[in-house]
Amino acid sequence: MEEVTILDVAEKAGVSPSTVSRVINESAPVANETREKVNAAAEALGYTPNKFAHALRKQTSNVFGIIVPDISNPFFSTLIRGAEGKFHEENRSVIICDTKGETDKEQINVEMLIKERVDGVIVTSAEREIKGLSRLLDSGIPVIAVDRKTKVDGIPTVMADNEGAGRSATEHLLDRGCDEIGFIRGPAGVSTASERFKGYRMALRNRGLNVDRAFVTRGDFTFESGREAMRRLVETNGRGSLPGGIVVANDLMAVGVIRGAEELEIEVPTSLAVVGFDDILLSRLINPPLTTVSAPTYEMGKIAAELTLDRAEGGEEAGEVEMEDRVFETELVERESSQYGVKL
Amino acid sequence: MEEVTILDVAEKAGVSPSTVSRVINESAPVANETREKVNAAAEALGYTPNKFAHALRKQTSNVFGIIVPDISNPFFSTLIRGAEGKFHEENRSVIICDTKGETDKEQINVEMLIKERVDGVIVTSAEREIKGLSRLLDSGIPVIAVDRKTKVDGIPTVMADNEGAGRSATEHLLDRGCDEIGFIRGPAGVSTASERFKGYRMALRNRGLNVDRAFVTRGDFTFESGREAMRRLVETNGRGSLPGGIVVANDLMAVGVIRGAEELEIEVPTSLAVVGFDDILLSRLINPPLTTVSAPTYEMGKIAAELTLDRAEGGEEAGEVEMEDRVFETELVERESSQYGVKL
DNA sequence: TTGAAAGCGCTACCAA
DNA sequence: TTGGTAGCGCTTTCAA
Repeated sequence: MEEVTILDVAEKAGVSPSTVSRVINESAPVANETREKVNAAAEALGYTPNKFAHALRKQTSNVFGIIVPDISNPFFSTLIRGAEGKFHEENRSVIICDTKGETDKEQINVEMLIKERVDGVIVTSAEREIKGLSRLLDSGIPVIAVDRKTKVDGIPTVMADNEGAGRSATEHLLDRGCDEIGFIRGPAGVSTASERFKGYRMALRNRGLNVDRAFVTRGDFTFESGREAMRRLVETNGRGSLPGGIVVANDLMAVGVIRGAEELEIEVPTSLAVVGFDDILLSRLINPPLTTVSAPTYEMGKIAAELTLDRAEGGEEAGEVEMEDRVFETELVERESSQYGVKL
Repeated sequence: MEEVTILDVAEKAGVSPSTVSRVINESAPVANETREKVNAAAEALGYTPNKFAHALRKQTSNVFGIIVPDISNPFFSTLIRGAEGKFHEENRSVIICDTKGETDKEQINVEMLIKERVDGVIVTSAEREIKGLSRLLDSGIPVIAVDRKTKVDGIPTVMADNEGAGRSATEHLLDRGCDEIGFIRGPAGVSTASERFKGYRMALRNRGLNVDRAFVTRGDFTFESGREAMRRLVETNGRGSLPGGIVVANDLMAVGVIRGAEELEIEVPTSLAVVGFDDILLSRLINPPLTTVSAPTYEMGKIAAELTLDRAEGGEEAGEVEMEDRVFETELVERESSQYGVKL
């Protein structure tokens, strides 16, 4: 495989390599006639610019990284699509990293992205604080956080209004006639989950209600953990004194709660109303369909990509510029799982 | 950001750049003492090898590509995880491309991977024949196809035994007492789907049954298309003369079929048994749980990565070596959707 | 508007 | 076992 270089093109076109470079990158004015000669020669030879030589000179890879905890989670794959779409539009490549929720895998991925000299990274960390984030920043790579607050300074964040989401989910159940409402929290340290919880508390307080600790428990965002949480609630409280509604920190767990309830012969939504967050495909398809709060996930991915591109192009000084965080409004999607008291 | 180069390390360690290179790449024997000096210097300076310079010399990127039609499809995300895991184990980076099932997006992705000079590509094309594949091959990039047969020569394939899967799904329904069985086919030109269909025909023939054309229709692998296929079946045949069982070319459509049947007040599985393929998470969670045929998807991704690495390392001549395709056995996962005649 | 030439950081050949 | 050095393919300054 002999590589066709810029020299070959130059020779064939009867010009200098510099001119070829200028034509290809449109980096300086070139006489029309010359340009055409060069383009013809490049075409004829099937010339593909050597990315490495280019990158070596320009000190930029035109590659961006996206780190998510679970690529098979529909929420993240949608986010990725949004971001990837934007990057590709701008002719940048993307490396997607799946940390499988493991902190050390996260660390490894960060090192790989540094090795690849990516121009920027979008992160959705499993943890609130990754060492990796500072590593990235120290290497001069801009970082944008999505859907999670970070403890590291200088990282702009793209978020949904999770607190508002938690509030509207809870108010919805209140409005449907539930007077006692439980909450299944997400993993400790995940801001998305804790803010939804905060919204829940706020909604209750606004109506003069208290949070009953016995109705609150935790899961880890998986289906299975939702089902277990449901069982735990029944064990703790007894079948007789369950809350009428439960707000669950994400859809996957909410589906688990519904299945768990079903197994325990508790009817959803007749005697237990359930609301989740995310509006994943599954939520429309299960029985009863899940009421949920949705965020513009695709859009959020896109905006995150835009911010990252901005920062990357800003170069050196961009790090200093304070960027404000973006917060997206959420929307309640009403389905049957929240029709408390209704016999389907 | 002044970059720390191999020269800086060499100076600090009091050796030549060549020696530093040898230590870092373990490409030639170096005295223990020297190695330690070099490592210490590199550590102290926080040296990160310049990927581009390396790649420019070695003519290899250590990056691999994976092209799938839909990253949010659980089947593909599992496949990706399997492959990515292997690549990362071997210290290679991965670029994942989502073609969204569009042919031109596929083309664009191929061009991007060529631009990135990846060392190899795993492809799951939406179409049976992509121009992109030959482009890749022509650029000297090894290609491995997964889950799809290709028409292009010289591309090893990693596949599930889809014909066997189609046969066992059909036989299962036959054994459960269905004497008439329909089939919802996948998109034209997707070998996975057409082989499952072939297995279905074979199973019927083996029992001396014929395929009733009125019971066969097509979808495009989405939930919605499954639901529509169900409606079409009812329109074509009338409610009275539907088959007792339907084999559906993938799980997502099968779930659509179940929902469609439900909407038309046809009871699954009491009066209609349904079987799908893939065993995605959703299949366990819907009601009734879907009987399906599963393939070792994660494992397939891993093997595909291994084949790709082999080819990439083989270099020039590897293209010539005939590689045999790998076919993986599938397994019937029996759940309630196929319990024909049973009232749940 | 164009060309000549230096050099990005690294590897590998040749020599010692 | 180590060092010197050419050159991978490209961009960019300087000069014409």
